[in-house]
Amino acid sequence: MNSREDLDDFIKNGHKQYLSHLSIDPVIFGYHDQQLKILLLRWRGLNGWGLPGGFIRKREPLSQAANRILQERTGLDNVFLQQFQVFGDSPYRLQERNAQEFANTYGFEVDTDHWLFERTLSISYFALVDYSRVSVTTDFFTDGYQWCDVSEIPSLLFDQNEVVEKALATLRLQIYHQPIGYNLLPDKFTLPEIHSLYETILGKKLDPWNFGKKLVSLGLINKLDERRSIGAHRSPYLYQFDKEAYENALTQGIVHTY
Amino acid sequence: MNSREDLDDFIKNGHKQYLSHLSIDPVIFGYHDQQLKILLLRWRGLNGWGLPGGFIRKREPLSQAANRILQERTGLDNVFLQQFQVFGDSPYRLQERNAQEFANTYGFEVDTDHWLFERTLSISYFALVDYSRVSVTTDFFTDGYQWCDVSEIPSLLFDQNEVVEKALATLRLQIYHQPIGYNLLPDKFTLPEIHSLYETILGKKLDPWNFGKKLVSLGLINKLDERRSIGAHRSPYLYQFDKEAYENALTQGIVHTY
DNA sequence: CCAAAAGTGTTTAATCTACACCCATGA
DNA sequence: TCATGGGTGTAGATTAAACACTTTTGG
Repeated sequence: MNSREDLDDFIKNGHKQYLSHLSIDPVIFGYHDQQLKILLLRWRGLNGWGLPGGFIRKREPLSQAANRILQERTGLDNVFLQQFQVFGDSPYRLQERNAQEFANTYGFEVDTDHWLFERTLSISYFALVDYSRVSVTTDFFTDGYQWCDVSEIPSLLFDQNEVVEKALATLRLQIYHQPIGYNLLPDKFTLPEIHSLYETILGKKLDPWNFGKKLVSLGLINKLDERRSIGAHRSPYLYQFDKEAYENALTQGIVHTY
Repeated sequence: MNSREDLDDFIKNGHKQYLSHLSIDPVIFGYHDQQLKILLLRWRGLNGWGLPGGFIRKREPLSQAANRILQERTGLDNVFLQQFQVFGDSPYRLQERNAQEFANTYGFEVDTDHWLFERTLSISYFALVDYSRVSVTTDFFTDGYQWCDVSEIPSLLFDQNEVVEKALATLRLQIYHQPIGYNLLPDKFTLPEIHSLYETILGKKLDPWNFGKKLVSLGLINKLDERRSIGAHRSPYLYQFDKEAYENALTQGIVHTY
């Protein structure tokens, strides 16, 4: 959606194509190089940082919409993406004054009751991706992005600070009874790698040895007979997720600590 | 909403008062006499059992809407009510043919593109109530209700079997890291009472002694110096939830098993 | 005194935790 | 051969699980 015609069409006819009152705003967690970050976009009209987002097509299944929006923004497909909450306690997300600001910014005259400015509930998802593989696409409404460390989130638009906080809390709680990491690590990885991932997500130290023992004893990962050469040190063994056990744990949930 | 005028107004003007495309459908778990049941309503027009439901007013905060709907249906206020998922993968919940059925049943002529028959995403909540305290209110669309044992759920309207299953799964998973029961038990309760509640929800046996030890050692409940007289047997001690620890655990989550 | 229900203790096994120690590698 | 990072073992503490035993109560 980058040409003027596309935008024009979106503004005028979007309400025919999309479900009103609803948006999908994924919190995209990116992990790379032992850092956990989230993707923020700079919104032109609103002059601030916010989450990427999109709308649901009238006949599009919800989960498909979420995946499409993620794909449009990051180019990634087939990643861990989970709905976690609908935010709708602030009666309006966009106030009336935004219509004027919007008009000034984009050069569009729109009514204050235009569909874009109606009350919008945000169906929030969180995704886990390797951010080195992401190519971010901005559109007409956004003019920049950043991968922001989770410990340094700035003040965001609307109620999105709450959304991000809740996403992080959900992720950290969930990691205790669902295996997480399939999409963040290469197919074959070493114990130190997955160990560091979990430490980063949880924001605390975990005993490396005990951590590995646990994952193996739960059957979630399997030790391979290969090693990775990592320079001037002992070569660590490679591990792989046990696809079956992993899927099973995702749907059933596991109860344990790390 | 029981008079003809109310209904008339609802059909004709509901789209002005409520957000379109959205409904709130709480799965209401009722516990009483060591049984776990859910509240089902018989829908007149659709000729089947389904969950109670309602719509969100245009300027009403989401959580307030959920509480209002629960209150309207059960008369209860201030109960455990938690959002758990939006269901929106079936592109339509009400098919076109329902418009005709609807007209036949209620004697209303409505267009197939009437707001009531548009695609609706269901924001699902689950509630925990003591069903002996509930007085169910039916409305024009429903002509009966039942408290149905969770192990005997019949085939429900739309995708609601999936909703109920997911609610139950969420409840059972959640009970492992959030205390549940504040609203299901009297203010002061005995260990056997709360023990039986947890056994019923989880659908499995728990060692009574170890269970009590755990709850006390977590600080969630406190032993009182009173006992309850229960006839020809030893009088059990009364316990009380530790309000502070309980609230804390609700927001923070606990990691443990039973 | 008995049956039924509640409360308590203790043993055993499992698991967690925290280290200490050994191994492999390339500089 | 040394520094560094990776892998392994184990003792001690903690927690879970199972079950037997004691207490209370009204009949």
